[in-house]
Amino acid sequence: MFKALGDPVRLRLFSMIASGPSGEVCVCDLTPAFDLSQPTISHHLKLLKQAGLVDSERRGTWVYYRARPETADRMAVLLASVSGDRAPA
Amino acid sequence: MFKALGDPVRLRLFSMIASGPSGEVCVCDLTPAFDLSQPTISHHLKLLKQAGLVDSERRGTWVYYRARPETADRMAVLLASVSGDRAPA
DNA sequence: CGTCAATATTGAAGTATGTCGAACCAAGGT
DNA sequence: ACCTTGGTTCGACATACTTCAATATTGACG
Repeated sequence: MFKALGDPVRLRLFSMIASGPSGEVCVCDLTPAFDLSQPTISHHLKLLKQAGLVDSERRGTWVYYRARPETADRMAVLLASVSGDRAPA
Repeated sequence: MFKALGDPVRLRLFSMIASGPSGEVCVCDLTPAFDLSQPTISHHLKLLKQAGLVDSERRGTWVYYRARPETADRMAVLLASVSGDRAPA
């Protein structure tokens, strides 16, 4: 999970997806936001998906990506245990 | 920050440091916990430090590493904004 | 001051990762 | 049926990363 967000492109992708107004974003909206080729974006999205951070759904010609809150939540809890208490158990 | 924790060795190092009983851990306790050479551990610790995740202090011959809660906290908040609300501001 | 123990730095090797172009599927429209 | 548009998969290459052995540094102790 951390590795998936370790790449700047993927972090930005995830951020864009997570903050999408309707909770999901079309690939066609993501691709032009980067100075990268479409295959590269697709590759990064695949890695985000494999990491369990996003889900994808095809609707007609377009593919929409949606963030999976549970996964981000697991990371947040993990980090909170560092900043919050000291050595849980 | 995410990149720094993206490597399994560094994630484990950070975990060990953050959960240290006295809040800090000696390098001499970290090195033997891995099947890696001492320079490699030293290198990973350096990266964690550059990422702002840990701080180091030399006391006599030994060097102690301590976790910086604020940094982990910043990540936790960031992730919580994904799992909790939708698009803060 | 010389030596030893604990870390850090340097340089080099192997491996993984990011990127692209080309080729390949899937849906829609004409 | 065909062509066009949106996305993914496949190789290939350049770069970055992890790792180690060797060497340098720092501090303690005789």
